[in-house]
Amino acid sequence: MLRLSKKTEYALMAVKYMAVNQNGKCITVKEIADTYGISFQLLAKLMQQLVRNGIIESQQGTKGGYRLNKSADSILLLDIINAIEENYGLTDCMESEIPENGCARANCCTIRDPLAKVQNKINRIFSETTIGQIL
Amino acid sequence: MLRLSKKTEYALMAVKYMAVNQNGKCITVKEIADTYGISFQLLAKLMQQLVRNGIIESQQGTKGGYRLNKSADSILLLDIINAIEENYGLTDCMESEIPENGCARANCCTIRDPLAKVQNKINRIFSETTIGQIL
DNA sequence: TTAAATACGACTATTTAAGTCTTATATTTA
DNA sequence: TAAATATAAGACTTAAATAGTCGTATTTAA
Repeated sequence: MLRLSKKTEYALMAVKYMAVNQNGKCITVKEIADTYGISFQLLAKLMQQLVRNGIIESQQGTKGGYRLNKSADSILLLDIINAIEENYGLTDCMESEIPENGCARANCCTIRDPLAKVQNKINRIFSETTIGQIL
Repeated sequence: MLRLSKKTEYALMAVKYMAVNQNGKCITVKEIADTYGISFQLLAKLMQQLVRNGIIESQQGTKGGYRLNKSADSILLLDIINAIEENYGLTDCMESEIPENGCARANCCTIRDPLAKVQNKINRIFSETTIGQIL
């Protein structure tokens, strides 16, 4: 159904929140989760994924929290999608570099190449949109 | 995960198959299902959805089957998505015209409007691609 | 009138997404 | 240094959406 997952929605809201509200200081998961009514545990794990992908950085312990690791203008929508969406792509075969990758219809498929072109256009859209633009 | 459903993949393959192989004559569900190893029952229902959406027309009875209802060049990828995908849209709130439509975070959501713009760009891509182009 | 096709609603199974639970680790401050 | 507050992370459960099946009715050519 071409949906962004809730996880990606939450991650976007969190990153945007940090861009607006951090002023040198750390922002806690609790603050963001409470603001938007998002599950704390779930958001906590999303934040960790964003750290692993270099989008934000963490400070553990009391007075800890998270900070953006780069300017809002240099964080692409595609960065967040890639960090959070587990199987991003219009089709199963589009995630992996190897076209046939486990597809039973690889030999008779007539739509992969055209859809790959569409996928590229969509990726371009997600690369053109930055967090800075959506503040 | 931003996937096209299998149903949409099958519908695309079916419409493309018809564009290539129909020459005045009807094409049966069985022929397409066998060619690509798609469930007959499932594809049959997809074909019916395509009929309801005016993309193809049906001929019942022996010697029956389906035909494209318009030229391949005038069938948009978006037409097929709209006919088959049940909840098309980047977010739940993007399907309906009424922004808040049941969203508990409608009052505090900071990402709807930016994502709506992205959605429009994606729709444009799906409108630019026709079945004629992917033959 | 039979065979071969579409029409369609109800149902089931499978997979994915979403959320929860639990425990461990790091860091500040009293 | 102990307590409080934060992140880190894996295992698990629940809920929802997707994919596929079943059964029956209807249409039409030969």
